[in-house]
Amino acid sequence: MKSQCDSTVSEKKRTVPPYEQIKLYLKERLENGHWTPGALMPSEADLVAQFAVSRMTVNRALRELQLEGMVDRVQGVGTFAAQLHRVSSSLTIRDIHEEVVERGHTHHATVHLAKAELANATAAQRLGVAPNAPVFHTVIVHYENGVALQCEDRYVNPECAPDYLSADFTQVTPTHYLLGVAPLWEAHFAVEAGLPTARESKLLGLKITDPVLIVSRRTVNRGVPITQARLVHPAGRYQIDGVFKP
Amino acid sequence: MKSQCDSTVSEKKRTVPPYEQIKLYLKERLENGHWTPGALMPSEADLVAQFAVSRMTVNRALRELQLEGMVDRVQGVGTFAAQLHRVSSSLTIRDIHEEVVERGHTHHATVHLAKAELANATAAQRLGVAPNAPVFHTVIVHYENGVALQCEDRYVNPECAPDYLSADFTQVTPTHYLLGVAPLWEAHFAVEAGLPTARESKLLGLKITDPVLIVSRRTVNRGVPITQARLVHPAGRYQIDGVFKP
DNA sequence: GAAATATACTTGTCTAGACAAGTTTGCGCA
DNA sequence: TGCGCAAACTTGTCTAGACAAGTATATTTC
Repeated sequence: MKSQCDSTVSEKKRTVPPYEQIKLYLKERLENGHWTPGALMPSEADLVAQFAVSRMTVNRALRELQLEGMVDRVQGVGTFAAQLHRVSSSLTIRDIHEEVVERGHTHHATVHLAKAELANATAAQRLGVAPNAPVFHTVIVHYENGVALQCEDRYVNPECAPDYLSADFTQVTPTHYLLGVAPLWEAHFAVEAGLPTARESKLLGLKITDPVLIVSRRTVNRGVPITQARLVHPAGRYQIDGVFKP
Repeated sequence: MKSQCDSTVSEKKRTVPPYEQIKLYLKERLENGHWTPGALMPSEADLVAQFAVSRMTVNRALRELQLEGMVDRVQGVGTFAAQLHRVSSSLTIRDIHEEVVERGHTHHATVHLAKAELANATAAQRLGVAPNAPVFHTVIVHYENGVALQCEDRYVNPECAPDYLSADFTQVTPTHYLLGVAPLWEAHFAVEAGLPTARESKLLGLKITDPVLIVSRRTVNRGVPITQARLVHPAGRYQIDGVFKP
């Protein structure tokens, strides 16, 4: 029943809610090095007393800091400054069409293969189907302002997207199409450098000795593999970047 | 004081707390496609009635789903199934020593350069110091089981780590050392494919035409640039991989 | 008809308390 | 001395209610 704005308390700072203020305070001191990694931090009760708020408010601040990986909490023991070794960063893998358009450039795609074929051993394993079961296979090259940017070699599980081959991939990217079929999925990916295959080098207009950036991505929905893609990008024309804030 | 076997209440489901049950219920239906991206989902009041819990419990479930990017919430309007276009994945960039040791392999490093020098234009800009200001420069090669895995070319801001050059980099990696000096930082990174420089190819035992995976990382603490590193890995010997769950 | 207003609905946040459950500590008793 | 247990502390979770603030819609007024 205590109103927090019954006075001039709310100044001009616009109303940063208390839980946010507590988070900012703790982050500030963590960045200061005031609590070195592993150090015991104030308990919820301490912060309740210090900030004169209810425990739920303090709890929310600490819980969110935990989700953000800034602190470790152990029931019955306390809250500790996180060990910031495992520096995990957030990297965005997006639909190439959106990515290009967002840069203010034009995107177009050419389809070089789109057919059903019988899965070979590796494709079958990665898609979780029987060897020699039918799978969809597409090879598409994406261009940014007319320059080849990505060669997308993709296998799709027909059970997840039976009408996959009827889509017009010059108009909608496979990624976008598959998002419509199975909106939420889990993806495993790997990023590496390498050399293009003969076909890839031809499609991308490269020499066979030109280095490329290869992203391999496998997506799964509810345990069922949907698609497996090899995305090949000419070095120098493409890079993945991101920011990580602890 | 209360024994946990005082009744049959605790069944076998172990005690999944209500907020978690609500999250699981909503995730399940989102993955089903029951709410397609952009669709209006039940309001907090609806879920309160449906699950017979207090609003705070429902609120926590929805708030966490929002943090996880599964739903979008708009004050005064409602909760919506998220547009899963911006597929953001979690990629781990770790200390190379820990990474190698975790694989059960041995790590060692050789130092090929460790000195203070005057910043050239690009280094000065990236470290936020004046051109020709002194900066620390190290070149270190990291080996996994005796095989060259990474060439680390790093510039360090002396103001953040004045004793940097006195560290023994055959015993502690620069990343680990800098984590001790400034425990929390923000990192910008870029991943690309390319070719090694002449020196890099020599240090890694590569031909100058062999492709490499290059990670460029710049770290900042409280707005102050700490270090800028170029990490060069032979293609085939190194890849970055990760998992993303929406 | 158009503009202003009231109303109903949504999410955002906070409170003061409660009980559960995990860990550590110290005390009493054998 | 050593064992067991209770107390004191921690975090984990929930409740029932409250008010604030944003949005949409219906209603009134001009």
